[in-house]
Order: sequence, then structure tokens, then C-alpha cells
Amino acid sequence: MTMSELDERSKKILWATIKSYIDLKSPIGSEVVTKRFSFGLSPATIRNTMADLIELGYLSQPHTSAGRVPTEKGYRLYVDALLKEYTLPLDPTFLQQLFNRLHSIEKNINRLIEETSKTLSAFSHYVGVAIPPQPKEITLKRIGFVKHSDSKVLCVLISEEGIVKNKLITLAEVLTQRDLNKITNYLNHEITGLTLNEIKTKILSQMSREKTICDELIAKALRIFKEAITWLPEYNVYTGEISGTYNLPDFATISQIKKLFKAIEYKHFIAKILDKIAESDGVQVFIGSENTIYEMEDFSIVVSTYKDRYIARGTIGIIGPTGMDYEHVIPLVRHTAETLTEILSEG
Amino acid sequence: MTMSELDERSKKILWATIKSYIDLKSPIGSEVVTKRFSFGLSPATIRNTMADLIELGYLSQPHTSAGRVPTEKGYRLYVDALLKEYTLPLDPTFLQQLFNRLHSIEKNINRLIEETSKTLSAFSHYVGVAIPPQPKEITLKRIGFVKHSDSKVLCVLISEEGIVKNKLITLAEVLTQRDLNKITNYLNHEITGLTLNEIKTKILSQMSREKTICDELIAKALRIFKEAITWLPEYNVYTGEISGTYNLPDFATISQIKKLFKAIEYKHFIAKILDKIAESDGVQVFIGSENTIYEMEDFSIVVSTYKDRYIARGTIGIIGPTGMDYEHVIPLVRHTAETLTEILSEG
DNA sequence: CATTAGCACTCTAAAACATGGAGTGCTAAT
DNA sequence: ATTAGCACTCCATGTTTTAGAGTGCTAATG
Repeated sequence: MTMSELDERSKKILWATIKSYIDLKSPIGSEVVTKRFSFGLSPATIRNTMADLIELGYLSQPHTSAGRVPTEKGYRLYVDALLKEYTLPLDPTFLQQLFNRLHSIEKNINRLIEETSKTLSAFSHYVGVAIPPQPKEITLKRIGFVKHSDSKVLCVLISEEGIVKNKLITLAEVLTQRDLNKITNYLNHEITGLTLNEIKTKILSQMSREKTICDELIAKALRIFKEAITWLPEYNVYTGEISGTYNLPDFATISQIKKLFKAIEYKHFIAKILDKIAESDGVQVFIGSENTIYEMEDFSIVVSTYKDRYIARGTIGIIGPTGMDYEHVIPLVRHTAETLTEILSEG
Repeated sequence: MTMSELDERSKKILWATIKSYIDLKSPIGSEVVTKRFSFGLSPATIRNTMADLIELGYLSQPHTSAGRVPTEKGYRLYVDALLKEYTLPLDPTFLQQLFNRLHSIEKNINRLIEETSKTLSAFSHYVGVAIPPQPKEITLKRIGFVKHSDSKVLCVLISEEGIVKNKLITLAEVLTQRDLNKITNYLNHEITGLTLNEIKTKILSQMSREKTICDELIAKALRIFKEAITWLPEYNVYTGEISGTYNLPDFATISQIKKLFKAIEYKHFIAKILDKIAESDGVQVFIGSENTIYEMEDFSIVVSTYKDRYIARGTIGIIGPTGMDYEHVIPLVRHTAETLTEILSEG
């Protein structure tokens, strides 16, 4: 057995051990493996291999005469295999339920996201999380203004995705309704159909160019608009229900629960993680200390991106113990992301 | 000792016992009371009185040779005294901090409420909750419309309190921008300065009267408006951070934490409780099973209303174990509500 | 006669101890 | 190379012991 590679049999035994551990949630002895799998090998042989796997860092032992427990390195291998080679087929009744739950929601993206997080929680018994598309990626459909008082105007942005953002703007000068209408028309003409990111670069550079020339009113319009889109990049992290979660032995200690809540409460932590992966497609898994955040070091997170009809991407995921049931969770997350993408693609 | 009344000394001993229990969080023996308070009485006497108090239902005993524990009836007496007669002076540095925290927030009521819930959590180490004024009580300042597409219009309501609500309305007929402007003007003229409740009764009855007569456009306006204000009565219940909470021995068991979270997650439960008291002023305390909701039966909630410059009332409160530190929490909640009212009253 | 010292009694939480079994690592046999 | 056999380790569980906190009662006391 070389250091760099595991032979086929070792892999199988490692797999069997990890799977058993996830199922039984307690250290796995050699005999358990022989009983649950028919490798045609005796416990003694399994034991020898297991000793090697410990040597190589894939397994560990709570104490001398105990069974074996997967290490993060072990989970990594297990999960990678799960992601690449093998997918558990999803239960059709479950698929139906998922479909129903998400389709029963009115076409409001935030409600949809919220329901998704709840659905993920409900079906996984871990903690589901979901965030809507990042503001910078949403496509602007319409801009409007509602007079608030003489010096203030509420700017309303509507995105193609159906996201509505409000921002109260204090004006330097008094504007008539006529002016406001003109500004509205101008901005809608220039801006509609672009993403906020595009607008920021394209239009605002244009602004500095046009600064000297042109209509005084347009200058004003651009100034107002610039203020309107500089909201703080708020993250709406929705987390599903958590009270169903800590039945699981993994979450059974107070300190664990505490950590979990710290992690969940500092939503920007989660947003940061979910954000980091927003670039790549497909399901990704971060195991234990791979999450650089301290509060998350005992947990794993399974995430995937989804897309809407335009180009915006959001992220959904499940937070669970490092020994979570990846075999079921990964397809669940994958399929949920796909379903969400589907729904958001429909006219 | 009559059944109906406690004599002065019994009250003192009961008070001392409850206070000690809250401080020490474990059953209180007669000797503890004599040591912590100088009643000039021996343990034996205290014991006799305590036996009476058990008889009368103010105290209980986990087992024969244990100290005494307050019952809900006991807490009730204790809390009522606390509410009526006696207020712990608040630490001035704390007052300063509270003031700073709430004043550092921009004048956005929802942000303010959120911060309040967090502040309550932080300073009490229990769970702070806060809800903004009920929709029906807010005073309308302005209404506006932003065209979404040919058949849809986004209705924007701005309240005096600074609350903004959006509702997407599907139109039966196509409206020109001119029509929309007219409708906007008409509605603003009719409606501004009224509470939603007033509007609902007054204007909508007027609507049915004017139905037959009058401008066709006004009829349309009223129809649109009616749809606009019939949003679901959503409760934004903000809960502060919880991860700091279960250091406390009271929250030390898994099942307790579980209950707590069930209670918190079903926010409408809390909203219901907070709602019920929205009528009366001042601080109120609900102890254990006084909260009719099952999930709350092991907890107490200390609540108070706050008012904004107009007539709207919101509620804030703290959820903690029945044996929570009422002596500190009650003034905290009272003062926070006052501060909030103050801030919301400023121009 | 209310109060209290004194004391036997109760119950528990914590410590100390005992036991069974699950699981290992090694060795010798296949 | 595999595995049966076995001595050994360690923990989880259950049992026993112990110390002490607290009570309720009784008899003594001002």
C-alpha cells in the first residue's frame, strides 16, 4: 500500500466503515463491517486494513479498544466519491412533495427562497439555508420614485426576478413632479435590462463623462440614481426550522447546539461561505475545518447554486454535523437547486 | 395565618426565598435564608413558616429533604410586588450604553426594532423579542405607484413611522401614466394622515356609497387601493441573539432548549402573546402556564408596549425561564420601552 | 406561647468500586 | 496473504458507599 494511493480493497473497506458510521453514529468495529457487507473477508483482515487506514489518516480511534471513526480526510474521500461517481436515486414521492411545496408558492422570489430553506430543513432534518441572488447580479426591470416629502423621495427598484428594493433619498434641491417624471423616464430608458453590476460600471462612468455637458436634469437624475443603488449589500440568509434538528445524536450536546447557533446567528458567516462558492456550478461540500470559520469547524455544509431566468445566481445549502448523511443530503440539495432553477426559469 | 392573606413576616420570608432561588438557581434551605438576610430569626422558625408557605402553594419541595422552590403562584406574588412597589435603579453606564445603541441607528423603524431585540438579549442574557407597530395602527403618509408592466403596478405605501410596504397589483384594465397620476393624487388627498384602520372603515364605506356616482377613474382608484391594503397581516417578530442565552443553568437541558426554539420559531405564537397585551400600558409579566401556549409553559415573558409619535403601538419583551431575574429584567424592559418611545417621538 | 436548640431521620449527589462486553493487536496456524 | 484464537484494554453500565444538606419533630427557653 503506497502512501499516495489506496488500493481498491482499502477504499471499499473505508467506504463501508464511513457508511456504517454515518448510519449507526457510533464507532465501527471490524465485525460490524463484515456483518453489514459481504466482502468475503474476516474481521481480522478488516482490522489489519483499518489499522493501515488509521496510519494514513482516513480513520481514527477514540481509544485503544474502540471501533473506528472517520476523520475529515476520510469524509473528504467519501464525499468526493459521492459527488463524482454515485448518486442515490431520490424517492419519487419525495420528489413529488418537493415539487408541490415549491410550486405552491406565489411567484415571489423571497418567499420562494424562504420556503426552500424550510423544505431543506424538513426533508433533511438538518438546518437548511438559502440566500436570494446577490444584489449585484439582479437585472433591473423598472425604477420609480414616490414623493415622500419636499426634500425626500423614495426610490423603488423592481428587478426582473421580482425583487423590490426601496431606498429613501434626501434631495439636495426641490424637484417638481414634472421633473421627477422626466427623470424616471430617462432612467428607465437607459437602465432597464441591465444588471446592477453593469449599470454601476457602464452608466456611472457615462455619468462622469456627461458631467460637464448635457441637460442639468439628467445630471441630477444620475446623481440620484447613484445614491439609490448604493445600498448596503445586505444578505438575506433564510434558515429553515431548527427545532427538528437536534434529535440527532450529533447535535446532542449543549456545546454543539451552542456552536450551531452561533454559526447560524452570525448570518454573514454563512453568507460568506455561500458567497465564496457562488462562482462554480453543481453541489459542493465543505467538511469541518474546511470551513475557515471557527464556529463552523464541527459542521459540514452541502451547497449548490441555482440560477434564475436571467443571469443571477443564488445559493442554497444544508448545514449538518461532519458525520451527516451525505448520501441523502447531496442528491437532495442537488435536486432542490435544480427544481428551483426550473421554477425560476418559467415565464 | 389565614388562607386569604399572608402576614408580613411570611411575605418577607417568601420574598427572601424566591430572591435567593433566583440568585442561586437551586433549592433554598432555611439556613441559606438566615445567612443571606438578617431577619433575626433562627432557621427553625424559617422552616416552620416555609412549611406554611408550601401548604398555601407559594413554595414547593423537590423531595423531602431538599430546600424549597418557588411555585408559579409564588413568582406571581414576587413579580407583582416588583411591578408595584419596587424598582431596582438601573446602572447609569448601562443606561448610557442602551441610549447609544439605539441612537446609533438610522431612523428606520424596522432596523430600530431589530436592534432593540438584540439589545434586550445582550443586556439580559435571555431572549429579547420585539415587534413593530401593528399594520392596522400605522398612519399613512403617502401612496405611490410604480408601473411594473402593462398589466401590473407596484403600489408603495409609506407610513409616518417610516414603514414602507410594497404590493404588486394586477390591473383589470390598462392605465396610462396620466390616469395613474390622477389616481395617485386623489388617493393621497383623501387618505393621508389616517391610520389604516380608519381608512379601511371610513374610505371603503365611502367607496360603496360613491360606487354608483362619480368619476369612473375614482372608482378604479378605490378598487386598486382596496387591493393594495389587503396584505396579509404579517408579523415581523425580531428575536435577538440566542447563543448567549443558554449559559444559564435554567436552559441547561436539551429538552428545554428544544422547547425554547419551538416557541421562538413559531413566531406567530409570540406575536399572539405580544398582541394580546398591546392594549394596556406599562410592563406586564406572564409566568409559565399563564402563557396559554404549550411551548411557552416553562418560560416567562416580560413585555411592554412602546408608542411612536402617532398612535401606533409596538411591543417588546424578554423571554426567559420562569425563574428568570425579574428584578433586573423588569426595569430593563420598562426603560427600553421608554427609550424607544422617546426616540420615536423625536421629530 | 412563640421561638429555637438539638437531634434523628431522609434523600440525593458524588465518589468509589465491580462487572461484562465490545473491540483490539498479536501470534501462530492455514 | 489470510484468519482463527486468545490475551489484553478500555469503557459503559450498574451497584454500593459515603458525606452532607436539609428537614420535621420534640423538648427546652425567655
